[in-house]
Order: sequence, then structure tokens, then C-alpha cells
Amino acid sequence: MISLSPVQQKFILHWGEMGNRWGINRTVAQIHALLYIWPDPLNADDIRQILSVARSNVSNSLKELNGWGLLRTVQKIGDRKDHYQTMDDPWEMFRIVGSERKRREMDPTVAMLAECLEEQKNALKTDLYTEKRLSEMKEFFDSSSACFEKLNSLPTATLRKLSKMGDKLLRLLST
Amino acid sequence: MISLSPVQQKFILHWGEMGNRWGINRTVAQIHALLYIWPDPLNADDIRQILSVARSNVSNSLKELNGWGLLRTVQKIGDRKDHYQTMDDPWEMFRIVGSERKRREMDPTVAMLAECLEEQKNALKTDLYTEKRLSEMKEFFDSSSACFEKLNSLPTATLRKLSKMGDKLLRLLST
DNA sequence: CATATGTTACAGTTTATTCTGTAAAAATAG
DNA sequence: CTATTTTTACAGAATAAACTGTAACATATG
Repeated sequence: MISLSPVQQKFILHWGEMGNRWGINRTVAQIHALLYIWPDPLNADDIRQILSVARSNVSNSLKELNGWGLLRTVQKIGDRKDHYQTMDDPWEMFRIVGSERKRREMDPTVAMLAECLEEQKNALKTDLYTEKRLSEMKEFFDSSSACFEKLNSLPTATLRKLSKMGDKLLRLLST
Repeated sequence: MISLSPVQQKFILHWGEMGNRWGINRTVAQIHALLYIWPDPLNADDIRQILSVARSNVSNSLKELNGWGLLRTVQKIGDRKDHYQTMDDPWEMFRIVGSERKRREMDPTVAMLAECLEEQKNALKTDLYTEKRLSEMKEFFDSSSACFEKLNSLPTATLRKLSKMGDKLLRLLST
């Protein structure tokens, strides 16, 4: 009968709430938090018991977590059940989350803006103002998403260094 | 009787959906989209009529939009109603949104992690593994939020330049 | 004061999401 | 094949969020 310490509970609950704000299902985020702080891989029934949720909920949530690329399945000898892990390195983790979010939230917007601009060109009535607003927005999304893509493709070590050099970066930029 | 072109509708509806994923109320995002593409400041009744929502909804949504720092109120001569605008520059806009999101989503997490670490220190049972996971997570949030803060404080022009120099940036980083 | 405007509170409704518990189907190990 | 495990589908319950419409209140204008 596994149980959580107060600190573990606090972390898991907060992670669930935070995930909620980020558009990630609460249970999904809680499971992720649990796996993150748990020393060993857990099977679906452990998770069900620890978080007190329905077995089917665990299964669906694991599936979604897997869709985010945050799940690894491992086996234990003498145990046929799947055991689940997530990565320990937050840098790696948020790199994956970041690129998923870009794919789900920026890419569709870029596509929509392109469509709007195309449709506006072919429209019966010209509307220069809307066109300008849309193309400025598109320019923003295009360049910031390209920039993000490049940063995100850097190896973790470089990212880590980069985010810590802060001030030097500023000096480089002002030249 | 103001009405929207198909392209305007498409943009506004998509912006509403996208806002929804970002944890922003749909109506709030729609109003923002409307103000963004509308050449002139609009009053609350115009907005109500164009988007077909309740007057009270408009009022509350404007209040929330204001909370995001994305609203400006202007007057027209001979008209006692307030008229609302939002900024045209997407760079400026997302800078504001970014720092609000950081404040609402990262800061509380940093605080929670600090609390957890503190409580774990004073806990009856030591738990080195959880402690390690939490402090690595905290390190990530600390340095990436400091980095974000610095980037976000750059003037728009610099940011624009930065995001467009992409490849040069990569070369600088690999030295 | 009378009027216009804007905010706030609220009850009730609608809508969307999440979760549960069960059952059937699918997959896999021995 | 049998037993175990996992996935999937689904109906119903529970929650949460969003929205409407109304009314009361506040504020300012002339």
C-alpha cells in the first residue's frame, strides 16, 4: 500500500493545477508529477491506487501523456505489467512540451493567418486595414516560431548555458 | 448596424479558440481579436452587437482584457460612451501577454517548489530522491524565468532583430 | 434632478470537460 | 488454449466554466 508524503502530495496537486492552466488535463499532469518524483517505475494499478482515480482514467491519461512524448514504458523481471517512467531532466522535458505546444498552438494559427490573407486577396471587397493587421500578425508568428524552433533544437547543455549567461547575451545583442 | 466580413469572422473565431487553449476566456479573446482588426475604437454596445453576447459579458470581458494590460479606453467628441482599443503591434502585445503568463504560471510554481524544498528539509523523514527532483526542477524554473525576464525586457526593435538573426545567434552560441 | 453610461451581483441555463464504473475487445505470456 | 493485462468504448454522474438576462447600484453629464 503505497502512500505519499505531505511534500509529495503538495507537489503533485500543484502540478495538476498548473497543468490545468496550461490546457493539460489535471489527472494527466498529476500522473506526470507522480512519475517525476517517484524513484521507480510505477504500473497502472499503483498509479490508480496512489492518486485514487478510476483505472480507465489512468489508462487514458497515460495515453495522452504518451502523446506528449513524456512517457517511457519499462518492464520488470517476473512482472508482466507495464511500468511507466518519465524523464528526470526538466530541460529535456520542457523542450518536448514546448515543441508540442508550438505544434498545437502556433502552427494552426500560422495556417489560419495564411488562409485569411489568401481569402482576403480573393475577396470581393478590399479591406486594407484588416489585411495589414493580419499580415503583421503573421510576420510575428512566422519569425518568432522560426526563432523558437532554432532555440529548441539546441542541445540541452547549450540551452542551459544560454539561459544562464543572461547579461552577456544582452551585451551581444546591443551591438 | 455593423457586420463582419467572412475573413474577419474567421480570424475572430479562431482567435477565440486559440485563446481558449491558452487558458483565456473565449469571449475575451474574441473581443481582443475584434479590436485588433477594427480600424476605429468600438464602444461596448458595438461589441455586444457584433459578437452577439450579453452586455454584462462584454463588461466583464473588457475588465479582464484590461487586467491583461491589453486595453486602452478613448473618448470621442460628442459621445459620452467609452471606446475601446488594443495595441496594433503584435510584438508589444505578446510581450505583455508573456510577462503576465510568467507572473501567473511560473512564479507560483517557483514559490511552490521553494516551499516544498523548505518543508522537506524540516520533514521527519528524509527523502533525498524527491528532494533532488524538486531542486532540479526549481533550478530549471529559476534560470529559465530569469532568462525570459531579460529577453522580455528588451525593446521591441531588438527583439524583432534577435528573432530574425536566428543563424547568427546559433553561431554565437556555439563559441 | 433627469438621463445616460458603466459596473457589479446574481440566479438560472447552457455547455464542455472530466471522471467513474462496467463491459467488451485486443494483446500477450506461458 | 488459458490467464493476465491493457486498451477502448460508453453511459451516466459530477464538476466547472461560461453565458444570459435582469436588477441594483454607482457615477458622471448637462
